[in-house]
Amino acid sequence: MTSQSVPAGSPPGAAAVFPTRIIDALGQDIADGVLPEGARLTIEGLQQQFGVSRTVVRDCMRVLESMNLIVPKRRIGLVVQGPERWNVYDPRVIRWRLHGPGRADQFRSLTHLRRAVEPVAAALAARHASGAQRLRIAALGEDLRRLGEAGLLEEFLDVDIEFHTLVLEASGNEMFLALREVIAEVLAGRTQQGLMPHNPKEHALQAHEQVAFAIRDGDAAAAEACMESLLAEVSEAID
Amino acid sequence: MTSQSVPAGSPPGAAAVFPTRIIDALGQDIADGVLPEGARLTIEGLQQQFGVSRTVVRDCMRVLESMNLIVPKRRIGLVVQGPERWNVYDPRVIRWRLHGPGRADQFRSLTHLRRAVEPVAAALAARHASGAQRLRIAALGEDLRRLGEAGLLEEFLDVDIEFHTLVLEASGNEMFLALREVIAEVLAGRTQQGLMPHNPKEHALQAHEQVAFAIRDGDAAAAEACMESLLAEVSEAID
DNA sequence: ACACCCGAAAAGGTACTACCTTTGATCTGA
DNA sequence: TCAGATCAAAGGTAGTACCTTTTCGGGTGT
Repeated sequence: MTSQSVPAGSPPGAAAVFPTRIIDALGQDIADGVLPEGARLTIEGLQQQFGVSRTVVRDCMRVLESMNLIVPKRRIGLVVQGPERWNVYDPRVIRWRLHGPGRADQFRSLTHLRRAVEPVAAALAARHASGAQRLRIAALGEDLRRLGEAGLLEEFLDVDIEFHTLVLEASGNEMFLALREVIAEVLAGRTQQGLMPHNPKEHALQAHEQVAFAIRDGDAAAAEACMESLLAEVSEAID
Repeated sequence: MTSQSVPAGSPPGAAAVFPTRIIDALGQDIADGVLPEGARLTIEGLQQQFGVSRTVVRDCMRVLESMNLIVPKRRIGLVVQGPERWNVYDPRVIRWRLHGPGRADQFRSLTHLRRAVEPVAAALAARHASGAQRLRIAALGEDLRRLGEAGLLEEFLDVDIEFHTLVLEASGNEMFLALREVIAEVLAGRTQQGLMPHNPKEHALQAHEQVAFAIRDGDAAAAEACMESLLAEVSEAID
C-alpha cells in the first residue's frame, strides 16, 4: 500500500475517509456484541485487517477509546469494554445500537428518556420561548391536527419532528437540544416500523395542540402535563 | 525532543500522559471561550506549544474532534466549533464547563436534567428494582433522615449520592445510569458551594423517605411524584 | 518443592520523516 | 475586470525506529 487503494467510494469533500470506515466497522461490532467485553484487538492486527497504516489505526483507537468502547493495555492490546462503560449519549454509539441487535433496547431507553425530558422541556419552553418560537409552535400544533386527520403520515412525521425539535430548542437548555437528532430518529423509526396507527389518535392530536397552545400562552404547568399525557401512551406500550 | 522531557509529573500506571494533558488544556480553553468559535489552531503550532510530536497532537485532535469541539480543515487548520455542536453529554465536556465560567449555566442545565430524569428513573425503579435494591434504597432513605436531623452534612452527602445513584441503577435504563457521575458532582457541588441549608429541610428528608418507601413497595406513581417534589424546590431556585 | 527474582518478549506510546491530497490565495493573461 | 492557472499551506497517510510498560516464564536460592 504505497499511495492509493482508497477503496473506491471516497467522497471527495469528506475529511478523512479511512478513519470513518474503521471506526464504524469496529464500533458496530462492539455495539452488536460481535466483539464482546474483554475481546482483544491489536494495532498490528487491525492494520492488516483494514490495510491501513498504524497512524490511521491509532487515530481510530483514540476515538473509540474516547467513547469508552475500548481501553488500550500495554502488552495486552486493545480491550473491549462492557456496555456499562460506554458513552451511551454519543450519537454514534446510539446509531450503532439502533442498527443492530440492541435496537429494541435502545429504543426503549430513548423512549424513557423522551418521557423524562420532553415534559420538562415543554415547561421551560413555555417560560423562555421567544415570541417567534411560540407562534411557530402553535402553528405546528394546528398543522399536526390537519395532517393527522387527513391521514398524511409522512407529512405528519416531518411536522412532528419539527415540533418536538422546536420545543427542545425553545427550552433554552442545550442538553435537551442535544437530543434532537436522536429523538427525531425515534419518531421516524416508529413510523417506519409501522408502530404508528394509520391515523394518529385523537388523543395524540389533542395533546399536541394543547402543548402547543400552552407554550404559546406561557402556561408551563399545562405544557408539562400535556406533554406527559402525549408521551404516556407510547411509553406504556413499551414497559 | 529525542526521548525524555516527560514533564516530571507522569503517573506511572497511567496509560498515555501527554495526550491527557493536551486534551484537557485545549478542551478547557474551548469550554471557557478562551478559544472562541472559529479560532484556528495548527498541528505544527500545538506541536511547538506543548513540545510533543505530531503523532501525539493528531491523536489529541482526533479526540477533540470526536467531541465536536473542533473540526479539521485542510489548508486552514483546526477550527474551534460553537457550543451548539459540542457533545454536551461527554463527561469531560461537562467537567470542563463546571471548572470555568460556564459553571453556573452547566449547573442549571444539569439541574433541569435531574428534574426530568430522576422522577422517571424512580418510577422505573419501583417497577424493576431487585429485592436487594429495594431494601437498600429504603435503608438509605432512613439513614438520610437520621443524618439530616443530626446535621451531619458530609455523611448526608455521601449517602445522598449513593441513594440517587442506586435509583438510577435500579431504573434499569443505562442512559439514566450513565448520568450518575454528573449527578453526583451536582450534589457534591451544592454542598461545597454552601447552597445547601445547614440542616436539610424536613420536606427534603420526608421526600427522600417517601421515594425510598414507594420504590420498596413498588408504587411507581408515588415514587415519581415524591421524587418530583424533592427536586422541585432546588429546581425552582434556579430558573 | 516452593518462593522470589530477573530477563525476554509482546504490545502500545512517541518521535521523525517523507510524501500525498485538498484547498485557499495569489498571480497572470485575456 | 474577470477567469483560469499556479503556488503554497495545512492536514492525511505511510513507514520506520526506538522507548516504556507489563506479563510471563524460567532460573536460582532456600
